[in-house]
Amino acid sequence: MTLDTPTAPVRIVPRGASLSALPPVATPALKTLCSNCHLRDICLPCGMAHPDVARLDGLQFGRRKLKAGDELYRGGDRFQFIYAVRTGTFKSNLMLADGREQVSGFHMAGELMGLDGVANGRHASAAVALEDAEVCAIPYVHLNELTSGSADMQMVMARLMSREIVREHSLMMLLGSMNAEERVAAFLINLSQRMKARGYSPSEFHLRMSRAEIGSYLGMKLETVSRTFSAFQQQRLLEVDKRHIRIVDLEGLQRAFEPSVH
Amino acid sequence: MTLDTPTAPVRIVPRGASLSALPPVATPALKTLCSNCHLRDICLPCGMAHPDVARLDGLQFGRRKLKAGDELYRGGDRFQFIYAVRTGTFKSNLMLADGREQVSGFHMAGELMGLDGVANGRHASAAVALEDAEVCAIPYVHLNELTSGSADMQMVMARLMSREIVREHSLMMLLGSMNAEERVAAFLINLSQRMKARGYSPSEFHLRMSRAEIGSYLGMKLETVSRTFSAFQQQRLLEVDKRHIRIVDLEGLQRAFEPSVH
DNA sequence: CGAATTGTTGATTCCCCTCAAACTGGGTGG
DNA sequence: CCACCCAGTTTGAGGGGAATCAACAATTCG
Repeated sequence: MTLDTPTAPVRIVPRGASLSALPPVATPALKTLCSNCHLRDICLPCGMAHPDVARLDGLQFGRRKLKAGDELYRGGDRFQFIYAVRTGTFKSNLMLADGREQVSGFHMAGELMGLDGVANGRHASAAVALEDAEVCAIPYVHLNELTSGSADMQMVMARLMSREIVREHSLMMLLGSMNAEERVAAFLINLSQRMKARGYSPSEFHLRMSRAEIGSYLGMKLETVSRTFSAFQQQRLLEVDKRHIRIVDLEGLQRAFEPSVH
Repeated sequence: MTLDTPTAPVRIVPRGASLSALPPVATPALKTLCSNCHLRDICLPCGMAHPDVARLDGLQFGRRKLKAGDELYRGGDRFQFIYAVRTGTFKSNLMLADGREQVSGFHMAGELMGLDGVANGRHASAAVALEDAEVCAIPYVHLNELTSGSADMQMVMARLMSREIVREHSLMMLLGSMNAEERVAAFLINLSQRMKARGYSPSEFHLRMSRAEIGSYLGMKLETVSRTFSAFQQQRLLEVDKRHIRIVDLEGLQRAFEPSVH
């Protein structure tokens, strides 16, 4: 007997399915070498020894450009590639049978998308560009062949998947046991850290996603997101102007999301 | 620059740390062979070719018995093994800095635990036996060495990790966009399917976890869980007596958790 | 320029949490 | 053997936080 998804409490529905099966790599002319990439220390090759990175170059994978709103893949699409963000920002979308959607993640430069497709050979989520963007499309079977044979590379791959699990853990904690203010604070702090890690200002940045998308991600309504931003502004923790964010009091924000010593 | 957990909105805290570092395999005398195991079709070897399963036997990993309430590992413990449930039921527990805990999963025979430890070499969650139980303790580095060299086996491992990601997706949908009745219905249906897959009655079973643990898992309070059970009973969907559950109207339950065509 | 999208804010509603009390079954020790 | 306690469960009453409904401002876009 074979179980397909042994412990999933909710069935995520392949919707839109394969009709969106675009030619997955639009610009095969642009070949990419990890070893020269300015993102190599925060992307797929992170943690690999130099000779292994050189072996990655052998994959000769292509890039793909997307415009704001374009779908990279949809839930139900055949899984062939994992994608690494080069530029731009993406959201991942889950869909329930009744059409309810939920954002399950935001992805920026160096982060991988599509690892959930390994399980069943079909993408479990959709990926949508929030602004003009470019990705590397890494053919999974080839990657798999390459990494088998090197326990080190295999470990790096396993670590990347495990990180995704850990990331979702923390989102589950957020959704399961935090109130609105804590959720928004955690979201902003996380964003701030990721901006900083990429060399941008951790205290002042531009949101690439709408209030509705933030709300969907955080399990609350867009009005509540807006109100919470306003509340933080009144508490002199933030300055908010539409999508422009300035974090005035980072420590105050951190207190806001770990409030009770309990 | 190296990022440790690139996109985690909330930091899960290693708590209790290494003081619980028991000798990880209590009974090394009991060696286990996957190829003879009655769980081989729903456990780690699922999807592997026969010769590969035979290679798994070479790992000669040990078992470990636990009593109800025993901790298999804690958040922060060094990651050495992944564990496969042989008998009994477990819960996984996440913990926040302020001490808030949340159940992130229930695990029954054939299911794997501990994959979240691959990311940082430390377990991100704790695993606790809900009843007397037995697990296989599979040394991860050895497993990794074994599977590198076989793209097939590596693929099986990757699939297992990806499944965990997909499972958490569905839990995120549940936590982010379902009401109390939908959550409990989804929980029961999922449990029912897993019982069925293991040869038990899908319509009548015994809950191994308390109302509080169910509530923690589903992001609600124990009283609400209890009330929802009572409500389902009044709607003639269930018969509930403490932890004994009989599903009277499965289709009704399914409707209860996908109610609105929207 | 009108239409559509996005964001803010207010008023009201409601679902679930909180607090509290009572009941159950099981284990323990006098 | 029974009284006692304790952890787990059920149920009720009341309150609060976020959802819902609605109006309006600011931008963007065709």
